[in-house]
Amino acid sequence: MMQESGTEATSNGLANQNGGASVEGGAKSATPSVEVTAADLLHLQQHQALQVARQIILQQHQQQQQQQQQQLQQITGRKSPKANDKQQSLQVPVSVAMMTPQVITPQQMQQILQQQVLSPQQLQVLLQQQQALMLQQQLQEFYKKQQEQLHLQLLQQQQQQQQQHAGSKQNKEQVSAQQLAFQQQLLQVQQVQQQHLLNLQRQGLLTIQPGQTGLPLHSLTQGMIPAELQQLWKEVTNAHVKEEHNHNNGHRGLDLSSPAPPKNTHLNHHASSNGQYMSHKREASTHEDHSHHSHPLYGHGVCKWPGCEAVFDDFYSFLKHLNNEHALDDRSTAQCRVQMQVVQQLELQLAKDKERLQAMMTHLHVKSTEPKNTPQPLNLVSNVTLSKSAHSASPPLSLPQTPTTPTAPLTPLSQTHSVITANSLHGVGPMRRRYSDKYNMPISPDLSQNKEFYMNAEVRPPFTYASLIRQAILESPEKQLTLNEVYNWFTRMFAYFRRNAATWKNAVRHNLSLHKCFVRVENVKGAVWTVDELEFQKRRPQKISGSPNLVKNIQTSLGYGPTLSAAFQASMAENNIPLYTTGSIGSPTLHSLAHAFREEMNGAMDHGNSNGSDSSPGRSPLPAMHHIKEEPLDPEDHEGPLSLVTTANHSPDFDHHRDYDDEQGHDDML
DNA sequence: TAGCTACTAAACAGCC
DNA sequence: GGGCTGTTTAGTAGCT
Repeated sequence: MMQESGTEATSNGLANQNGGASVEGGAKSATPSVEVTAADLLHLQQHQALQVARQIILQQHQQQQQQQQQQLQQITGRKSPKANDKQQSLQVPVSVAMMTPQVITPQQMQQILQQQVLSPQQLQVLLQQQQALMLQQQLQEFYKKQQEQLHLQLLQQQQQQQQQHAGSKQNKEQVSAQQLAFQQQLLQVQQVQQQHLLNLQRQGLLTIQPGQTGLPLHSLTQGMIPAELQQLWKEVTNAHVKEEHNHNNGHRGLDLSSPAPPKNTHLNHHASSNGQYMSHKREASTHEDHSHHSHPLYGHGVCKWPGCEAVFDDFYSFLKHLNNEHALDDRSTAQCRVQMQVVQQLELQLAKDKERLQAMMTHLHVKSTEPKNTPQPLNLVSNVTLSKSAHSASPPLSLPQTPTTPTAPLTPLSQTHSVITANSLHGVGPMRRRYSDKYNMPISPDLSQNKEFYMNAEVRPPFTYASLIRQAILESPEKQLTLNEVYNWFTRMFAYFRRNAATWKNAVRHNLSLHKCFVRVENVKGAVWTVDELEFQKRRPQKISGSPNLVKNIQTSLGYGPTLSAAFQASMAENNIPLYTTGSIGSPTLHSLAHAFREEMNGAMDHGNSNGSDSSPGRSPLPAMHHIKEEPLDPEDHEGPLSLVTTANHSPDFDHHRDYDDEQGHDDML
């Protein structure tokens, strides 16, 4: 290695010496002013092109607006100032934020291309932006047209209604039927719009701040008259009521026609903002809810209404706020609809990602067991190591070689603990950080859940040698193993360790010797190795740097973008549930991590207790009579079995325990 | 960038 | 002497 680095250094040195230094150095010293000027020119050209494009687009946009207004005026034939205002509000873009960058016409794009003022990367970005903007504009125009048509029809209906004021009952029914049809159309338009917006948002093409969640919809619903809104809401609630009737006959739907519900029905009222909650919780006593101060929209003194986050000292203030600020109006309705769409989209996304994960797992496993001349284990040592050791490595022992069907190794997917995931298959090459150590996770759940997988797939387990050795020893009935038994456990449990024996065996020996947590004990069997749990816990001072980071890391490793992550975090936080059930996605979630921490704590304490209680010589590592390692004993290191427990609870060195508390606290906060 | 940790490789010694 | 076991050192790399 020294030689390699040495040659690299030499070659670099030669490269530097290859005459280029003087020439290039001279050129560099001469070029800066020229480059700056060229860059300035480039920048100017880009700026000018964009300015031109923006001006043209602004003009076009203004013309379009004027034309639309004229058309509307012609159609309606009348135009009161109020209607004008309303029309303006209708023409508010779906999202103002969406409109700030303007769409560039093909001609302008061609001009930009001809001028070659943009790099290919810039052009690509520009094209993507333009594509998104065009899509948004098309959507916007479509929605506008739909709204205009609907409103025109409504206006005509109103006129007809006025004319047939004393009309027959049959006419009324027709009109109401037509209104219903229009409102259904409105609903459809809304849903399509929300879906597109959500899609755009998820694709990163559109950013909607949490506080703006309802804005695009709000601009749409501004065009709706209160009667429409009420009717709209009735449709939604009726759907729920119908469902309720299936389960609970005689349950009346909410009468939302009364604009100001009495105060003592505020629960029903806020429940009306959440149909599901209304359905399931309405039977519950309102007093119970009050006494427990639990509400899905209230947590840690904060209103959980999307985009609200108002802080309250007490639950009653929150309820008051909920009734006042989140009453049944267009905004709340729109936000509720957005939330419904978000849930739907997330469910859709979850299903898709499940499918993707399944495909990934299938692909990886099939690949790992495909007959190859030079089988390469997954997620393992670097290619250098492989090629280096390939010739010396003994051929893989005959695996249990169950026929590798895509479904067989993937059974952990349906299980509930930490299972083989894309996360645990992360990366190719030497793994420096393994989450068993980093997050102090117990490896036993993972091993038990993924035993089949590790045994059959040449996938390196995401644990340190120390963790694996400890696991091997702890799995043994007497909590002690000879070196050879440790070897056997490795090869038995992991297909990966059926290769490159020299390498990993050396590593095992190295770890056994290096870590104080492994204690060599000589008994009748010869030398056996045991685990000193206290040392094992103490040897890892790494801390979890905080739950948000943890969440971020986990989610990032899952490949979710910030948008979805935020949505998931919000959803997770609000519902106090795991991000996913590990069975579905399989990543160690906060919940499973917290669970793991608890297990680890319990395990450590159990081991400590067992060590303390089981003082038979030759079984307990602590009172071992033949410690080969002569360590300078710190007074705090060996305080006896009792201190093992107390240390686990109170030692300042036991930082991860504190992190666990933090984690738990955060978990509670979720 | 420094410090820590994990991994890999290798040398060496003692024992069977 | 060869293989196994155990110890130690060194270099590299990832993470905080």
